[in-house]
Amino acid sequence: MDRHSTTLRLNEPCTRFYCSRELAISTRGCRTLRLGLPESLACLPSPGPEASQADKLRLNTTVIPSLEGTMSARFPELYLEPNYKKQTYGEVNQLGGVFVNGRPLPNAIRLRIVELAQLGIRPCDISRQLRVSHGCVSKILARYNETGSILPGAIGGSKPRVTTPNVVKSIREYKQGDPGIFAWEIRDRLLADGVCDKYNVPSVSSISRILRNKIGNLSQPAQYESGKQAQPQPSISYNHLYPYSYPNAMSPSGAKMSSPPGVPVTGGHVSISRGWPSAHTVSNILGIRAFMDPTAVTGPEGYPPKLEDWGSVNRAAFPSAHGVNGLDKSSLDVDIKYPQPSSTLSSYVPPCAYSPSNQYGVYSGPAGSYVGPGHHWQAQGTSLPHPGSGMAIHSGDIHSSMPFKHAVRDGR
DNA sequence: TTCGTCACGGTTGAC
DNA sequence: TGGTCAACCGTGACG
Repeated sequence: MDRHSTTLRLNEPCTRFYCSRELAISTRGCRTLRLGLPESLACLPSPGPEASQADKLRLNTTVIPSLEGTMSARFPELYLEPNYKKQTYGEVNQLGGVFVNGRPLPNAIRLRIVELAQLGIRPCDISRQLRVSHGCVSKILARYNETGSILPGAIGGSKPRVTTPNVVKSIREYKQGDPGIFAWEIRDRLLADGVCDKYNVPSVSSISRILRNKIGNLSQPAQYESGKQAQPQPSISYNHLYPYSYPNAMSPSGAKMSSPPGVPVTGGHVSISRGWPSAHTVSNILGIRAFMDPTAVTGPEGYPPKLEDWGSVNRAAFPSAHGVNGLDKSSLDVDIKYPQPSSTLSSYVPPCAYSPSNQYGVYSGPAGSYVGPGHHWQAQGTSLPHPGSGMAIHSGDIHSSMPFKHAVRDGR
């Protein structure tokens, strides 16, 4: 991002639909950016040379009481959308908020929703204040209450296959042993013999298809075994707690489950495959990784890691042993560097549970220029207690390295 | 008025 | 490389 483009962004009408009505209105033609922010926030540490451009912004120091002292007030960068005008695919909902159809709300908003809910603010009020539909607020809060994660689920991808070579082999054996066996009988036997569990047992139709396509003529050589079975694969016994979840860090394919340098993958750990299970599984909730590993926080290129590289962000991920009040020492160190106003609410937002592409949402400006990496707000951490868990979400990294999506697309 | 639910149109990523 | 599929998303409407 060059300096010129940065200047353009800052001089353009901006929107921050989730800050205040005043701000949203100001984005529609008025070039004066008016932020409902505490006065002190006008003096946030400069992220770098380009940040001096921010001085061109005239800050209205009117404080929105409900935002004062909160993440969104403390870290207005997360809520700024300086490039909104350039977004051609953002839409405006009935409340005046901007959203991208099909894409998750940014972590900052999700976190804000949870924060406000924990302050006792009703969902309907949260909906109005943040300009997010009440259905969405309801959904995010329900998910948080259920899983403790504020993160969206993993988008895209496919289910792991249930018709593993081992299953096919067993079906073949059943069929050979009893040519008249029904598909449902095979299904029962797969369960009875422990080849599959109730979560990954193929459907009767799948078994029929296997019989028809892969086994078919039993008189023929075992073409499947001679081919794909050349390298015997263990039966994937998916986690009984969750369909399609994996018992360990390995994905069915064994690929893309890499652990970041210095982060050993241990059995039963949280390194999950992308969407299966989604970001809010039990194993995910119990996940611990990445927080201690900078490379997991920002990808090798400075971008947030993929979802599969994040065991989700959640309360359990940061045992108190790592720091004070669940705050990792490394975060504390950064806090010392960048002292922040105290707040009773603090939150951990995972660097990002989105895939990188998810990060390139309309909601955030390119952090590389707008907010330099490693700045005060990135290391912020407070705890967001989850009902019934006593654990906390840490929001040390609402990773703002979220370049604009269109920029990425343009690069394609 | 509030809130849970669901259809809808959309995006994403594995296959 | 492009298509398909099935996951997820937030919105908006309904009750």
